[in-house]
Formats: sequence, structure tokens, C-alpha cells
Amino acid sequence: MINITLPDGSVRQYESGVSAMDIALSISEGLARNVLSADVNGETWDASRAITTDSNVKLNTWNDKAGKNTFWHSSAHLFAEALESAFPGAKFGIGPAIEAGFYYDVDLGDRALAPADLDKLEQKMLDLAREKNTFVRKDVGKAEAIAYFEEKGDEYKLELLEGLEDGKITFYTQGNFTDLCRGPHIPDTSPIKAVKLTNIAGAYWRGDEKRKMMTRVYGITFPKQKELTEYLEMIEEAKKRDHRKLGAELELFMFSEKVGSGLPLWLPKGTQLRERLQNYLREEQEKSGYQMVVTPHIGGKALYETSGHYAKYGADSFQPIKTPREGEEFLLKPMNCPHHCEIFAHKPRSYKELPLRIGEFGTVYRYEQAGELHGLSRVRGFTQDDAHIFCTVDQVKGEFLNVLELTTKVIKKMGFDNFTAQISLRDPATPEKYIGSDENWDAAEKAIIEATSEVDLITTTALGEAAFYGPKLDFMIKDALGRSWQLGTIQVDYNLPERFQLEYVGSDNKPHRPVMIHRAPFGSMERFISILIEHTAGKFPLWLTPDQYGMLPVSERLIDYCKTVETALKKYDIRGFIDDRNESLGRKIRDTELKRVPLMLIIGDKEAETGTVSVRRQGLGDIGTMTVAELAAYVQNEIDATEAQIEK
RNA sequence: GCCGGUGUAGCUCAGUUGGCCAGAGCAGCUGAUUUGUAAUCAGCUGGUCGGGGGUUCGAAUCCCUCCACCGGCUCCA
Repeated sequence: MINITLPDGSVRQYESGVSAMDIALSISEGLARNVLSADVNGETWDASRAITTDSNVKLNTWNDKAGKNTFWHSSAHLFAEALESAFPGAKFGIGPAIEAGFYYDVDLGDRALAPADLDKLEQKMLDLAREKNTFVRKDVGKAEAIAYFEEKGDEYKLELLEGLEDGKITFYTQGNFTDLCRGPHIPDTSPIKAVKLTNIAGAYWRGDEKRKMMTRVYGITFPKQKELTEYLEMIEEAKKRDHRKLGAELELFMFSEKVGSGLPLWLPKGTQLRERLQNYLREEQEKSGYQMVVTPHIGGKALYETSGHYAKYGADSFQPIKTPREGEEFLLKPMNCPHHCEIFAHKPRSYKELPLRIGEFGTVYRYEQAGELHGLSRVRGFTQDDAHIFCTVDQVKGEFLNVLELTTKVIKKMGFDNFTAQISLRDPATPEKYIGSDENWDAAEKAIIEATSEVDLITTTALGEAAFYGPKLDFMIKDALGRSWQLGTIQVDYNLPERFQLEYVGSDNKPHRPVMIHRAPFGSMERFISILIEHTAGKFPLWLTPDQYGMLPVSERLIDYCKTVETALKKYDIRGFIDDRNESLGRKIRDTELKRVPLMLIIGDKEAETGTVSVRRQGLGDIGTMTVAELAAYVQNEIDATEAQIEK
């Protein structure tokens, strides 16, 4: 008998060789029907695989991430089976599960896959799924595995086999398809009830552009048709919210071929939004002890030689700007840190000044590859909500706490409630890859871990993801559609203080090297706004939106009254515009609704006589007649409610 | 940067077996209308068909090349 420990801590006894499926059956038949795979001592296994030692077992269903992964990976095999039956002789690369669904890289030789083929393949997958074929795991020797794929003529699988150790190779077979695969898989194909092949794209074999371009087919599957429908609706909604589309419609920003790709031009509405956001961040940072600075958009080449960036990135960056005088060269600044280092270095610093927090909305330019550019999320010129904190090793933890508190607050204020972070540490196996002393690294890593554990923040830890110059923390948020986005970072840096020979005088009257912390909670204004647009679908919070109201007179003769209301609202810091076009009220409402202006103030003779406005809320409709003072209270109340939300 | 796709008016889109002056709706302008909770009516303006080169009697349509954008790949100090 062996002891099986379940996630709730309960321990049950079973015969050795029991499978996760058997365990599920012993609990309930319903559970057994839903089991897709099981985590056995932290490793995901087939539900049918025999367990022979005392183990911790967690049963994975569709509701678990691991369950979905198993489901989608098995779906990739099902796709491969369908593809092979339609295109005999197809060769297969890799076919993993991804965040949403799966893909499979295939080589069809001279044949091409057309979108019309996808419909047929989806149907074929459903037909095969209904056959309820079991996924059969088989251990194979390396020689046998090689013989199988040589016979099949699949050089990709042969190449994958080269990297695998004899004795650890497994095949999985379902129906007529056998694949080299570590597994695990779902018990059989029958739970796959809804299939959508979403996209065909090119992808290099092993991500190497010198190697063959394969055809990558993306797909997603579900145990219920309804879930597929919902997923497709979500994709549609995402398309509607695309910040590139909304940015153009709401006249927030534009691009010009003449100005250059990846260089956004901010239009008046977008500028209002962005400045309001910056002002808010600036105020919050000043409250947290930051001092704002402004530095130029270019810097002498020597600055980047000192920082080391020129050696590392110079060739792939915007090339130096030359002056009429011989030999002078400047670079567009790709980051603000060297400038801030110079600010630190401009006078002798005392330990009493630390932590010294230098902040800047610093515009930087990076020559991103042409194919990388994407709306506002990936651009060549952008503004970081940047700051550099110069402090002692002992102060690192406190500064992390300070930044975490600040970031949490501003992210909440923007209306995001799903906020997490990833801690990136050294890979302990390769200490030679990192600069800085072990003691400093240990202290900083410990400080980050402690700081994150002291605040209410869900974190994951990734070993080996640290930069060579220090550990870091990356912020992630989920938007209204459940999509994850990476925002900014906090990064400890031992490198630049060294390179710039930065020093402060300690209480011992001796020079010491400060630690530098880079931090940009949003990452960049551009990228953050792109996320905010998609999160809110262009319906920005009342405090932030460019126009809070549109005033819509029923007739042109009411424009004078509108102007008196406008003046009155200005006194309450409520902003908006008067739609004085000679158009019907219906037309004005429609246009204002589409512009996502939150409040429509409808002005007719009744309102003019009684000194009121009739208020319509975007997306909701008429919410009643108010005086200016009542409207001001309504607006203030909503803004205060946002603040109250943050305090929670 | 690589693979594939797309590029016609400010926007959304018609228009290719190569053939009269390249079309529509919306937007814009002008006029009429003075409007009560999601599009008032009429007239008018607007395009070197992404740029350049070529084939042809003739090119939006065929070829070459460059650019931009889209979907991926790789990359992201």
C-alpha cells in the first residue's frame, strides 16, 4: 500500500500502481469524468499512469491551468492526426499548449495551407475526437525512436531526438497518430467537443531565422461549444477595443509615414489624457519623496561608452548625430539612467541625502526592429515614467516597499484590480554571469523577497531571469478581458554606479558606492495608455477622460445659455465642450456617445428657463435634470468613490 | 531583420480576362431646416489608385524595387 496525500492535506491509502484516475473514481464518478491529468509530486502526469510510491497528488480538471494545458496539448496531437490524414507525408516540428490554446509547427513541403483547409481540418478533428481514442504512452529506446522517424522521414523529430537521453524517451499514440512526446495527455480524445483553428503563420524551425520557415497553425479547443462561442466573442470584443482603432477614432494619437514609423504624434485629446496621467503620477511621486528633473533628449557618445550601452547596443541603435565640428558625436538617449547618474555625481553626496530619488518623464528613442512595431505598445520614441533611486544596500528593502506601495496605488486608481509581480533572481548555477558581490546580491534578493511578502501582492519567482547587473521585479496586470500585460519594473543595479564611479560619504567619513534602483511602474506612457484604452474600451474614468461632458443644445438659440453653464462648470474644474453644430439632437447624442464622452448635458428651453441641465450618461441614458451645483456634486462624488476604492 | 498578407478620397469599401473622363456611403464645405435623448434634407468639393522604375498602342489591374501597415517569428538596455 502507498500513501496518497491530496491537496486538502488528507491522506488515503491505495495499492501501489494506482492511477490518478483510480483515485478520482474512489472519490466520485463525476470527478473522474472531469479529470484531465494529475500533478504527482509537482510533475504533471497522465491520469492513467501508475503511481508506485507515496505521493502528493492533485487532480487537474478543466478548471486548473495544468488541466487546460494538458487538454490543449492533446488537442495539438489531435490536430496533427487530422493534418496527417489530409496531408499525408506532413512533417511535424513542435506542438505545445500556449496561454490560450495550442499551436503546431508543420512542414507540408511544397503544399500550402489555405484558410479553407482549416474548416475541413476542424471538422476532421471533431470526427476523430468522437472516436474516443485513448492516448497511449509508450517508453521507447532511442534507437527504436530514431528508426521510427527515419522510416517516416521526419527530420524535425529526428533532430529533437538528438537532444534526448536514451531511456527517457516516450511516444504517445492516439488513433492513427504517433508522436514523440513527453506528455502528459488527457485520457482520451472524447472531451474535445469544440475546435477552432484560429490562425496560420510562419515560424522558423527552432526560432532560428537561418533555418527553415515552417507553417504554424494556431488553434483552441474546449470541452463545451458554449465556451468556444464565448471565447470567440471575447476575441471580437478585443478587436473592437484595439487601441490602434480606438486611438484613431477618438483622435488620441496618429502616425505619419513622413515622421517615421514607430513615432507616435499625440493629438490634442490624447495629449490631455497623457498629461493628466503624468500630473497625477508626478504628484504621487512627489508625495513619496521623489524629486523631478528634466534632462536633454541627446547625450554625448562618451556618456554611453562610460555606461557600457554603446558597446552593447550601439550598432543596433539610431546612429550618432554628428555636429558641424569635427569629431563631436551625440546619441539619442535610449534610457535616462546615465543622465541621472551624472546628476548624482554633480556634487559630493552625503549618506544623509540617501535615498536620493531622481524622477523624470524621460523620452527615449530605441531603434526597434521594423517588424516589432505595434501601435503604441511598441514604438521607437516613448516616454518612461522613470526614476532612479540611489541608496545603500540596507535601504533597498525600504525602497522596494515604497515603490510597491506607490505602484499599487496608481494601478488601482486606473481601475485595474488584478495586479501581480514576478521576482527575477540569479541562476544559482551560473554565478559567473553576474556582476557585483555575492553579499550584495544576497542582500538585495532577500530585500525584494521580504518586501513583496510584506505587501498584499501575488508574486511568482523566476530563477535565472535577473539582469546581469541585478535582480528585478516586473509588474503584470490583467485587463477587463482577462489578458495579461507586462508593465514596468523595479531593478537593482550594481553596474552603473561602478561604471560612473558614483560615491557618497558615509557616517564614517569614508567614500562608499551607492546601489542604484531603476524603476518605471508603467514602463512607458505610450504602452500604459495602450493598455488603458483596451482595458476601458476608450471609456476612461471621469477624472482622467479628456472631455468630461459634451453640452448639446437643442437649438442654436440656446448657445448663449450653454456658455453661461460652461463658465459655471469651469469654476468646479469640470471640463467639456459645447456641440454648437446645426444638427438634430439625435445626431449630437449619437456622435457624443461614440466619442465615449461620459456626460451629455442636454440643453433645451426648459433647462434654460429653470437654470438646469438635463444629464445623459454615456452608455446608460437619461439620469435626470440637475443644477450646475448638483452636477458638480455628482462628478465629485464619482471621483471620490474611485479614491475610496483605492483605500480598500 | 525574416516569412506571409495588405495598400484605391480624411474613414469604411466597390472597381483586374489590361481599354471610354476611377465609383459609393460616411466625414468635410454651402444652403435649407431650429430640432428633446443614438444618423434632417439638398447641392458641392475631394483621389499623381502607397512611392519609384519597367512591360504595353494603352496599367489601379502585369513585372521589378522601395516604403508603410497587418498576422506571426526573432528581439526588447
